[in-house]
Amino acid sequence: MRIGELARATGTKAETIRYYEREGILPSADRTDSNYRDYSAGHLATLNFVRRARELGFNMAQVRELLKLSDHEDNDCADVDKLVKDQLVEVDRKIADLTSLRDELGQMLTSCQADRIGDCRIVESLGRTRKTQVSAGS
Amino acid sequence: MRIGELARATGTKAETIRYYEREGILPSADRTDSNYRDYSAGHLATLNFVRRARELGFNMAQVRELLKLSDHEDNDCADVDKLVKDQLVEVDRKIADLTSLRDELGQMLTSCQADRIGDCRIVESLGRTRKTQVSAGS
DNA sequence: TATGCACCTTGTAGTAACTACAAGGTCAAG
DNA sequence: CTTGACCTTGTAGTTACTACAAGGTGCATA
Repeated sequence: MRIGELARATGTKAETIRYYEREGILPSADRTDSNYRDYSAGHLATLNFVRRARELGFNMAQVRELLKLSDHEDNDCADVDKLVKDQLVEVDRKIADLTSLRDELGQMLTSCQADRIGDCRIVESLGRTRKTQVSAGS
Repeated sequence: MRIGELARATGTKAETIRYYEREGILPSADRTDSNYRDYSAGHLATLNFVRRARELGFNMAQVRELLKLSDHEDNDCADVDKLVKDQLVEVDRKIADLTSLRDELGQMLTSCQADRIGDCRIVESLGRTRKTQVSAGS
């Protein structure tokens, strides 16, 4: 299959597929007589794997790891397990961060009922002490 | 105050401060005779405002907006309110995404008790159908 | 006075993971 | 034989910084 078809089949832009090839994430495809890339079912599977891992928040280095690990059936499953666990910890940390962030934003909203910026608690809580503010010169 | 002092006072790298100036986020500072930047209390306040907004997840365009709005005391507070609300919606969306992501990762972990990658449910659930896999060429 | 060191200047390039675009080649249909 | 979809390579842009190089400044100390 050509790159466009693979792109449609996986919901990936052709440019991204070429990028993956350049980066060594995806093995390079065969070429047709007219130099078009010619992909196999194996490429399709690998690309789906990559996209899924990326959706799950794994970065490119981690995806490389996962690919390498999954390439040899005799590898120790614990290595994959660890990557997933690390990822889980990371995701939990992000959720915690965002949750406290949401709380702060919520606080801001409920605390301000002013009309004018001059009285706005939101601007105030962002820490701008306007008394000492200098006007932005060009 | 010189850039290093401002940097220490705000927990911002000097390079980042210069970057903010280049980007027009921070008004350009006066210069000493020896061409060093010389910051005022107003700069300190603005930089704190910017850093705080960034911590709260506002991107640079939004920070620009907030700065512009907060610059005129007579502006309508509702504009700031809307930015904060939008941000809140965005944060909630991210939390939801990450939560379902965490669930999936958790599922993976509990579902796989294998030793070998060949039997690994994690690799499987990442969608790689190894039967059709092609080996990665050079 | 010399020298060492922290600090400052500008300019350029690197980061992550793509995305966009330009200039041109290929192929099937009408 | 032309139109249009598709493909090729190569380069540059995105976000919000961060790092580094090469050189100037300011102050304390030997």
